[in-house]
Amino acid sequence: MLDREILIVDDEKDLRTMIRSIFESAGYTQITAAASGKEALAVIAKKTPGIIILDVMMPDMDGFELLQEIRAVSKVPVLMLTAKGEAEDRFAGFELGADDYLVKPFLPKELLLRVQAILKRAYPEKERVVTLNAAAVDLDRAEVIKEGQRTPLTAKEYSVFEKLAENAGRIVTVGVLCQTLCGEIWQGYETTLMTHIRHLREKIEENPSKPVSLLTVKGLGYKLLVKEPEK
Amino acid sequence: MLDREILIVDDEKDLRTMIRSIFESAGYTQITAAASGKEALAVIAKKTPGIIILDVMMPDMDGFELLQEIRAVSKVPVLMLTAKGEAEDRFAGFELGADDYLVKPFLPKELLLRVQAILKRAYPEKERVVTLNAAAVDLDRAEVIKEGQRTPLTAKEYSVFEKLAENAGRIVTVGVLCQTLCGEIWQGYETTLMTHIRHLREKIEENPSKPVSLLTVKGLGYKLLVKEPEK
DNA sequence: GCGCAATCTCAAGGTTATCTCAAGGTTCCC
DNA sequence: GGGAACCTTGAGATAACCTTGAGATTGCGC
Repeated sequence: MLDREILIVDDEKDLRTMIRSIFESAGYTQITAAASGKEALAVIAKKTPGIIILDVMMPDMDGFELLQEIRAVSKVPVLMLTAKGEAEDRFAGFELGADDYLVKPFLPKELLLRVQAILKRAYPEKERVVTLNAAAVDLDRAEVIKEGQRTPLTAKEYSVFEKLAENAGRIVTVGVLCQTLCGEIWQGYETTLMTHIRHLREKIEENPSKPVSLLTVKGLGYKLLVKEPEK
Repeated sequence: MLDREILIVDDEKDLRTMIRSIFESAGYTQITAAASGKEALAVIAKKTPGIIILDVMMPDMDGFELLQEIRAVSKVPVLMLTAKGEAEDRFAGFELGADDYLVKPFLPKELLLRVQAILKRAYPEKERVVTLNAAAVDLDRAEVIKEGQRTPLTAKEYSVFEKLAENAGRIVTVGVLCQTLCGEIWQGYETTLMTHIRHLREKIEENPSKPVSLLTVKGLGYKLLVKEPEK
């Protein structure tokens, strides 16, 4: 959800900056701003934003016109910003296919919540499932599916696995893994990590003593081989 | 949607008849008309219409007054009919809690569309009922049905359950759950959450100490197992 | 406003799955 | 063959969670 591109369309520079910073501080990285309807359409022509935040009041092409133009080519979700009191704007916007509206001035938090709600509705979460050689791991459920059987992962096992899956195919050092488990000072924890690795292997490997997915790289660390690389 | 009752409030007989026929020819069957505010309130007292269409200009009690009276007892959606040019009327109506307005004269089609839009928004198609192992939860009524018995959920229990149901099957972290209860700063609230979880379990589980629907995933959070996935 | 009921919050003691770690075994490389 | 790195197993320690009750708070009806 965080990696969806956000397009902000507003003629006021201050507002653009403000909105951008709201999303930046919430962890969003793909943020584009346009100062006019024309600019916005140009952006849409070459990228496909996940959501568009659109101010109704703009000089060259007002929000409604722009919304119509957008709707002619795309079904991307649109949140409209309306000035206070323009209650009828809400309905005009909805009829043209806006997904939500927000009255200025608004609280940063509110904008964030609404955008997140829209994104969630528009782009239903993909299941985070990692497929391995002998089993599959559902990260959202913290479960391993092996031979039709579901086995839960414990908290530590989950952290270790998550870290390995994040770096699927690459080597993850013992130090990094330990740190995800017990923080900065991890010296002397290697033996415990081993136990967790063992338990993981018992759950995900056909034969935990002859691992084919969660491999040891002697002297360096461990690595996880996945079938379809996690997205 | 077609079976929701429509209440028309207007002092002009011709208009009442016209509006009624608009809906009748669209397939609506439950249509009631009232010629005055008093009559309207009498109707509301014994029935619960799905939507009220309300003319602003009426002799005994104008539309705004009536709207206020209605809002004192009910959240039923209201569409206001205003005469042309009374721009400020719209504003006043919205402040009092009207859901939409329409300027007279209007096209039959337009009235129909707006009413349908309101009904769709106000009464989401599907009944939000979550079926669990030992009980079912009606989110719209905030009730648990277990062994034929209906038990109400409290506000907090409802929030927790709703969040879990939204992510049915997936793990919901303690942090997320606490945030839905008390906002950003939730540290130190975990113990209270536990109590709510306990109470929920007492309502939805066969044996609250051996939960099968609302499971705890130690170190990660909780998850809810539903029978028919929601949606 | 006031009192009552329902709900929420929090603490204390109990329970248990999970984590940790040690001790002995295995593999691999020099 | 010897050492180093890693594996395997089990058992005790522990942190996380459960359960209950009682006080605080909220909200509702009079």
